Amino acid sequence: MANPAEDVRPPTMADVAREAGVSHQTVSRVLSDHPNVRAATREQVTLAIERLGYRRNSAARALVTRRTRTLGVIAVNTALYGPASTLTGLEEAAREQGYLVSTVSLRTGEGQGLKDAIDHLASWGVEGVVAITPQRSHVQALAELDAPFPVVTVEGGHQLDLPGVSLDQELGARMVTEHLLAAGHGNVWHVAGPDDWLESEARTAGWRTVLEEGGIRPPRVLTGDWSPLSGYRAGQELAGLALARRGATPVTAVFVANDQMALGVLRALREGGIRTPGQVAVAGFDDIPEAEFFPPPLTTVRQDFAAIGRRSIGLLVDHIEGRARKVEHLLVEPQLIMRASTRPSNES
Amino acid sequence: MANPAEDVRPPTMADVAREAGVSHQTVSRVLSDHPNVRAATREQVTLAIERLGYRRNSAARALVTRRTRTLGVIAVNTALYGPASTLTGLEEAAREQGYLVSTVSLRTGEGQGLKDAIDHLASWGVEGVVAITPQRSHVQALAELDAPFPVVTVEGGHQLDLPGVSLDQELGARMVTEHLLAAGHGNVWHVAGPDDWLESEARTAGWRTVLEEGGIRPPRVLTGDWSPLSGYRAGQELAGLALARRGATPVTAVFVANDQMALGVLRALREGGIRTPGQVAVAGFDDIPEAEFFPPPLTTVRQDFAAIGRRSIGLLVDHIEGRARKVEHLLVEPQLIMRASTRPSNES
DNA sequence: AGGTTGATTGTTAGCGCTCACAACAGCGTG
DNA sequence: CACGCTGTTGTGAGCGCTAACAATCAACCT
Repeated sequence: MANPAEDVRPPTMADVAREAGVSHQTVSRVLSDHPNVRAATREQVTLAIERLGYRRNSAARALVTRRTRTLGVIAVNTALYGPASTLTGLEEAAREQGYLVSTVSLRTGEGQGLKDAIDHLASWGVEGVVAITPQRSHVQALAELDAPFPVVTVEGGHQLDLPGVSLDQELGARMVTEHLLAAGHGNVWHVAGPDDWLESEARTAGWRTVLEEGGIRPPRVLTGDWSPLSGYRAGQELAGLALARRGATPVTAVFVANDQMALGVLRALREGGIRTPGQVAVAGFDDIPEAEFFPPPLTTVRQDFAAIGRRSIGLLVDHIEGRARKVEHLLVEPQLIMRASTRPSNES
Repeated sequence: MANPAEDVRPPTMADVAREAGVSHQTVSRVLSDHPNVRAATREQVTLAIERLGYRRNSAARALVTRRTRTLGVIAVNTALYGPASTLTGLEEAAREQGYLVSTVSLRTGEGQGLKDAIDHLASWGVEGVVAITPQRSHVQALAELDAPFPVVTVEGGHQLDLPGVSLDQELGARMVTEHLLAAGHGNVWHVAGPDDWLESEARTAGWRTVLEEGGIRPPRVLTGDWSPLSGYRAGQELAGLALARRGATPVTAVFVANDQMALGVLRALREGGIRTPGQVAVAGFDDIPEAEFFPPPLTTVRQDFAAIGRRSIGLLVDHIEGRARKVEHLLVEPQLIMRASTRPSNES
């Protein structure tokens, strides 16, 4: 009842030790699952811990072990389906390995923000960072940063000296393009993502390669910014070309670099009175949950975001715990999801 | 060149003190912006810090101050647009206030996972938690948990003794329903979200209230699970009802509880040969980025997720830093976004 | 029996920092 | 000129924990 000081401090290891009639070191041993503790003693301590509601102080522990068991994640565009899914995968994998994850979302993508984010995380003593850095400029900034802890990139490309995990974007693009050619199209147009993005580049490269391998001259590339609106604009242009029926390359198939833009393209085509897939086949990339219900259901490339998250945490933890071999680059396989938007129909 | 021990420890405050020719305490004062430090001394110390690349050890600091300046966030369905956006808002707000945010994503929504998540965060010494708990069962579990730190709920309803921030879901539903009635529809059907979700309930309640206030008997509620597929199924049922033209309530307007399901409904109606908005008007909720490009562009309710994030962090920090008045509930205003899917047309 | 081993427990010394307080200078004031 | 005040700096203790070592005891071997 006497309550002189308002702040009742949480119990410490010493409190538990007193309660259990042992030394604080024995309590520590029980908590760390040290083998050499008598079963009866262990029992005593466990009971005392429960009675007092004791919980190990992680700050004190981190201070002496020099391990915070905290990882940082830096991501851009965290509200989008792709990054958000990767984040979830990362977090779960880290938790399984006994790490805490702290996230920093970057709004825009300039280097300064990234530097600040690393600083913010470093000042909290993270042991490593996963950076989701899909833009070339980020990766550049990251490489120049020289952080005092291991850094693993996601979708950061494989040119740099940083370990990283990526989806095999180029393979995904190849799969889509080959699928469209196999369906009988003489050529495939492409709506690409923004220039600075590595994913854009890889998808465009995959598309281009397939065409060139088939002896087909790739048509001019249209560019968007991943948003449905930008896809809509590109779609209007394509619709114009499809209707004009002149110019070198007829528009009968389009590979759009992500599903959101594909949605815009589909709308523009529809408004132009062009039937999909009847007159123009359309394919996307990402397999967002909505894609199956687009008009028409969208052929696209599925990314296993959870696997990407899991593998990057694996890589990072390997580095932190000294198991790291050299700088490694992991590729995750994409999966082609075929739906109505590229279904061959009986009309040309 | 001599490098006997491989682990070169990072510099400590004492190292900086020696380098600058002052005591460690003076270094601490400089770092904490204490006013009573001579400008020249401050300069010396700052220089020494820079020379050594010194960084304050947060574990040691946390140990003595009993403040970790870390917040936890618990969220379900983090890959969806809504939660992901809220998360981003939370994180930015927390960082501005000088806190680190650690996220835990829950896959399924049962109480045990939530308890584990709280435990996980507690063992890292978070000072407070924001729980995005849109399901009734979560909120229940949360209330029974009695965590050793303040907890703020997001979309957790206002029945409980926990402070919380929510969008005014009911108001949003009212706005949509009133909009549809004003457009001349005699009644409005409703495709609701899953039962356990507070957002579903509030949206359904808002819809029902408006109808009843207008003396209209609400038709039977269809239920989905937020997914486009479930919306598609509901849409098929609605299409059947719309075509049959018998039964008490004709189907001319539908308020769907989220945009993803609305996408499914639109597809089903289209497949049933029903024109939107010509024969049936459809409205959604959330304003996902894709909504503007649905066929047709979807009337919906926009949520200011960033504001929700910001305000919940504000509430939480107020509690942590003792500024908290009582248990408070904040409501964020929704915004009706009118698009083609509910545009009155010249046909019935 | 004497010594050695292994299991179990306790003791001590920090980890790097902040807080409380002491020390000291320089200044104005009665 | 003694006193107190303010501004500036230093000293010592201790936050709660783990790691290294010491101590104790029973069991075991030759």
